[in-house]
Amino acid sequence: MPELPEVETTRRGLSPLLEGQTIERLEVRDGRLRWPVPEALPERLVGARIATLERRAKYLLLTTDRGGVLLHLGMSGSLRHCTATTPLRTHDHLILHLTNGSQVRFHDPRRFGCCLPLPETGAPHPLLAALGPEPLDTAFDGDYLFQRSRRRRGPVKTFIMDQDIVVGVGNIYATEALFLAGIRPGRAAGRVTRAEYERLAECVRTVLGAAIEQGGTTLRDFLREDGTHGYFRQSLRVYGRAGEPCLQCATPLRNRRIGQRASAYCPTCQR
DNA sequence: CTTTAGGCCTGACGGC
DNA sequence: TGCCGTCAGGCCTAAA
Repeated sequence: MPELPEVETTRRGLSPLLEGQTIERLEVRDGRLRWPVPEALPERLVGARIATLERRAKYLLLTTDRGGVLLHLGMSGSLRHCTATTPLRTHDHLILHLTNGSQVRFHDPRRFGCCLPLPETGAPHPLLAALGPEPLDTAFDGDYLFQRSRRRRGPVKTFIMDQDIVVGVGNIYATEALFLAGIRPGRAAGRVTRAEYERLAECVRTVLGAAIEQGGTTLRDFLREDGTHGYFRQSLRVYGRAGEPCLQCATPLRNRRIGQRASAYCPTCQR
């Protein structure tokens, strides 16, 4: 699932291949994504020179001299750099043709992703307006989490997956970070202590950083820009391992549904 | 304000 | 073999 490490992996792979290149055309093969791809988007991008490929939260921002584009990979999306001879796959919905002959394909079986123009005014896109801090920035720490969590009665796992609190942490990395920090996912966010939040913030940074270094996690759909998969899956300690022994204490890992999402944890190591 | 549930969408999987 | 229900989940929206 594309969470922050997968999006960042994609950005790092694609940015040197895109920056400075010129767009020949954007081919919309199926524009029915999370929101429909606006009809006017392709014509606006013809001949545009790509300036940067940036990331904010789980969004990618492509900037050009003819306006920007906001991309989200949803939960099954990926971007792949290839040539015209690379065989088309089912669910290759968008193709960005570059004048150098290469192309970038937006592949998304579940179509939860999006491709939208950025406001021409330069104002931040409404989807980005309320987002919390980047977890790898200095504004994110235990003190921040502690302050924001007071009087919140919902589960701490839901709390750190809230994009208004901190961005980029989805089900996989929330599950892993809580295990590393020794905190049960179902604890009320407002009852988690300052010291525990210090640990949790550090564990979120550690797990995201390690996942980025390994090119993200490939469960089913996610592929890097060159078509290879990420390697962090083999580093997962609890996610997807319910019923199997804890790697620290051998207690069978449990599974609970929290906020409509599967949540594996160790009843011994996590309190 | 916070919290919860529903919906979008396809593919994989288990049961019969 | 095929059909069907369930699950996966990011994140918006509406409602409690």
